Formats: sequence, C-alpha cells, structure tokens
Amino acid sequence: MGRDTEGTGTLGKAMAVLEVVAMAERPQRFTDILMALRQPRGTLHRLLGHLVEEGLLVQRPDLSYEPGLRLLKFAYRSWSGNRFREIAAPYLLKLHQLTGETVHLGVLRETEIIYVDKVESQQTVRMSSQIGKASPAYCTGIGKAALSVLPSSELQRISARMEFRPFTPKTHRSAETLYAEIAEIRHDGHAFDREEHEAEICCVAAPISVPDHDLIGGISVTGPSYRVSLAQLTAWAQDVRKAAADIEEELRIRSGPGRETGGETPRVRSDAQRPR
Amino acid sequence: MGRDTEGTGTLGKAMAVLEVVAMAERPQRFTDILMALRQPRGTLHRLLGHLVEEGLLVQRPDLSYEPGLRLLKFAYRSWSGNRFREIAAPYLLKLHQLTGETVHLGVLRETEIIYVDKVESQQTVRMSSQIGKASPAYCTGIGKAALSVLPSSELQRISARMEFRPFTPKTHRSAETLYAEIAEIRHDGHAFDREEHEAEICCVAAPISVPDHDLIGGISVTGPSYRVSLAQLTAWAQDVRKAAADIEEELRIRSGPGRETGGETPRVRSDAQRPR
DNA sequence: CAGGCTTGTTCCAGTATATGGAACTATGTT
DNA sequence: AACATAGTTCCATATACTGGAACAAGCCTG
Repeated sequence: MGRDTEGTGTLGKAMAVLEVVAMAERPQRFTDILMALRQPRGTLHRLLGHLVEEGLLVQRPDLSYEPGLRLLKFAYRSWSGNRFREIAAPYLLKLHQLTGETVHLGVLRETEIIYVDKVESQQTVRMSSQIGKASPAYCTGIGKAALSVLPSSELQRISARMEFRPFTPKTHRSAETLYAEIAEIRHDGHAFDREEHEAEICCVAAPISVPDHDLIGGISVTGPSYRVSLAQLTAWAQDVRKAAADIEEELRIRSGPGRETGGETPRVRSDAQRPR
Repeated sequence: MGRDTEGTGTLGKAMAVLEVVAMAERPQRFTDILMALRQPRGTLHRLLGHLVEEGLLVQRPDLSYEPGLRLLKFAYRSWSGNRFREIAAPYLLKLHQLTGETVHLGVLRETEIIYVDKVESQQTVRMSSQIGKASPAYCTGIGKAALSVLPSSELQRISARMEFRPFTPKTHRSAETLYAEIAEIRHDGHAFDREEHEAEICCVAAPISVPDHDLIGGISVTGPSYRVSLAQLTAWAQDVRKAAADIEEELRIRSGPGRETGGETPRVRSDAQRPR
C-alpha cells in the first residue's frame, strides 16, 4: 500500500472530509466521518473545526455537519466563467432542437463525470436539476466516451480506482467488460448508456478532448427507453459526434492563439511544466 | 496587526487563494496571486500545486489559474440539500406571484450576502443567473436587513472589515451612515436598496434569523426603478416581512423537534459547543 | 543581441504546525 | 448504577509547511 501518497498534505485531508460530507445523503456526524476516513480522532476533530470556521462546512444544532454556502460562492465563479461551458452552449441547444431530448455536457474528473451544463425541454427546472452532479464514469455515456480517449496508462490508473457498483442489471461489474466496450467505443467514436446507470434511461455520447487544457469530457443526448430506441440513438450518434468535434475545434482555436474570453498572451513553454 | 490570527492554518491560506482566483474577473497568474496575498513565493507555489492536484484550481496553458470543477461538485450538494432553500422556495414563489418582480433569497456570510435562490419572470435563465453570487452586505437590501438583526458586537466586527466601495452615487461610503440606516431598519423591520449597488435597481428586503443554525439572511423583491417606485416597494414591505417571518418560523419548527429532511434526533447540549 | 527585467520554479535548513494516542466529559442505554 | 457511545481536550513528537535565496526561462529595450 501507500502507493499514491496523497501529495497534498493537510489540504488533501480536508478535501477528503468535504467529499464525504458532500456526497452523503444526510448530514454526517463526527463518528460517521471518522469511520469513513479512518483518521485519528484528534486530527479529524481539529480539521472539522477549521472547515467550519472557513465556512466550507456548517455544524447543525445536533452537531452533525453539512456543506457550507461558501462552496456555492466558489462554484458560482467556477461555473459562470467556464469557457468550456460557454463555447459548448450553442451546440447543446442545437442538439436539443434536433432531437427534442435532454442534452448534457460533462467533464471527466478521476473516476467521475461532473455535469457542467444541460438543456432540456421543460425549462421549469432551476439551478438546472443536476449541474454539478457527479456520476460514475463507467456507467454513463459521457463517462465511457471520455474514458475511451484516455491514454491506456491513464485508463488503467483510473479504472483501478473504480468500484463497479451495480446500479441496474446492465451495469458493468468489472473492468474487463468495460475495457471490451471501450474498445468498441474507440472504433465507433461514440458511446451508449443502455440503462446502465438508471433503469429506463439511455443515451448516446461522444467524447471531447483538449489536451492543452487537460480537459476530457463529452456531450450526450438522453431519453427514456420507451420513447427513444437504440436505433434512434444510433441515428443521432453522428450528430452528437459532429457537435463534439465542433466544440473541440472551437476550444482549440479560441484557447491557443485566441484572445476573447480571457485569452491572454499564451506564454507556452517548451513543455507544460506545472507545479508538482 | 495580527489580531485575528487566521486559526485555520494551511487550510485558511488555501481558501484565501481560492478566494482570490474565484473572485477575479480573469484567470490569475502566479504573480497576481502573489501580490494579492503577499505570501512567500515558495509557499504559494507549493500551495497552488496542491490546489491544482486537488482539482480546486485548474492551470491553463498560459500558466494562469482558474477555479476547478470540483468546486461545482461540492456546491451541488450544498445547494440541492439545503433546507433553508427548500423551506423558503414556496414563499419566494408566492411573493413573486404577488409582485410580479424578481425575488431573492440570500444568506449572510461575513461581509457578504450569498444568493441561494431566486425566482424571476422569464425562467429562461439557467443555473439561475446568480445563484451562488456574492455581493457586499452594506449595499444590498438583504445585506442591510441581515446586518440589522446582528448583535451589535457582531455588527461591529463585521463592518470593520468592509471596504465601502462606491458602486453608485448612492452607495454608503462609511460605517457611520450605514449604522444610521441600520437603526431605521431595526425599527421598521425591513430594508431598502435605493440603487446603492446597481444603478436603476432597487429592492425591499426583510431579515430571516435562526440562531440555532447560525443562520442569518433574508429575502427581497427587486425591480428596476422605472417600473417600481419607492412607494410601491413600501407597500410590498409588509408582505416581504410576513414571508420572512413565515420562513423563519417554519425553519424553527422543522429543525428543532422535527424529523423531516434529515431531522435527526436533536442532541442539544447545555450550550452549543463546537470545535474551536 | 547583450544586458537587464519580469515571471515562474526549485532547493533546503529551520521550525511552526499538524499529528494521533490516550485520557476525559457528557449523553444515552441496559 | 454501571456500561456504552459520542464528542472533546491534551500534549510530546515528527512531519510537513515555511520562506529566503538561487536558478531558469521568456521578454523587453536600447
């Protein structure tokens, strides 16, 4: 063990706590977090105190913890200033008009897909139902599409961390079957979700990859099985691929030499050397 | 100096970095952050590396930094599971139907109001335009309303940190004039924003305070000056106050003995003793 | 195109700060 | 009343953060 020595010290631990609290359905008590993280009591206690003081967590009267609002503030800028989202938006809309179904934009982060934007019919939904929601990559269309464009070493590393929880009867249960499907996806250029995450829900997705930005994600068209057949999804596949390719290209253009939305003189070095 | 010794150590510094990057209009470069925080180069460099590794920041090809998506993921739960928002939602809607104008729900955090929800006419807006947005408390309706229910020691502490940036000709420029208005607000039970933050925009607001949750915020009805007169706002004031009072009461009921949305057995102690 | 300037990266000794085991207090259970 | 459970505090120790200073690399400017 001790292979990947969380190089981020205190910060890493703090984020691990946030992760536990934010991903839990209900407010977490001290002991819940303690057991989830297996940190020493003293350490965790101090850490929680700090997180509360920083406004990242809030402690309720019954002493349990839930995510604090400061996170919302941070996320606002993270979302509203996101160029990926801005650039993709019109293409999402176009896809929605073409298909009449819900369109998602998502980004791969470790083993998860984080949904960044969404276009759906009934615009009654606010904070668009699941912007910011994270779903496992191995059982979602965008997730598998994104995985398919990963260098195989990365795919290896990431899939090693997956849990393969069986959400439906059709969910992948091991890396092996996932790899097999990813091989297909690499060939086809698009991925399906055949009710693997939620029953009665399926989608087609295509990957978007911009190495310069370390950005890997994708877009998808999603619908209920009773209305959207696999044949229908297959028919849409090329449109989805086209949209993905267009977004990818525009991102490349508008980031490299570009100015525009915070273009800034690109002082590219011989090789990307980030803090390590 | 050195009065309030940021008790949160490493975490505090990391959040200060996030704050700088998230609040800046454009991506921040190393030196920008360096000057904003006046931390030693080595320290900051390592910290940025950690933040990137954790996905809280993203480094662009030109080496500048912008907020990472992981923040969006955290915020999703922070918002979707927020009881304050859930409970207030129907009252916001009612106020909107009554007035026809935009209704906001906000929470006070230090010197800022963070907007948590919003109801407006044209529901075309997604991620509702400014959910998660933070505005200064001293020049917004909800902000001043919230400040008015603070114990005066707290008001003192918080207002000492304010910057009193003059957004419009009518913005408060010092704590003195603000205090004077707050005295009025305490008496009336509601606050106005008379084009103090944005020209041509005004609002009425009422405070919401639930000490058990350390929750102080408010709701407001906002409109453009050409359509909404001060007299009109004054007429709405009692409705806003009523809504605020109703929300406050429901929060008290549903949190104390309540079960419901993660009610949990309230193990209230002799005195609230949080980690310090 | 050489010299100065700005920006970002790396190194390392010193020490402040986080660590974590263990004892303690408070609350609820048998 | 004794036990069990949940949360809080304490403190010697060492790890991980600190921050000055040197280094590397792009960028002017004369």
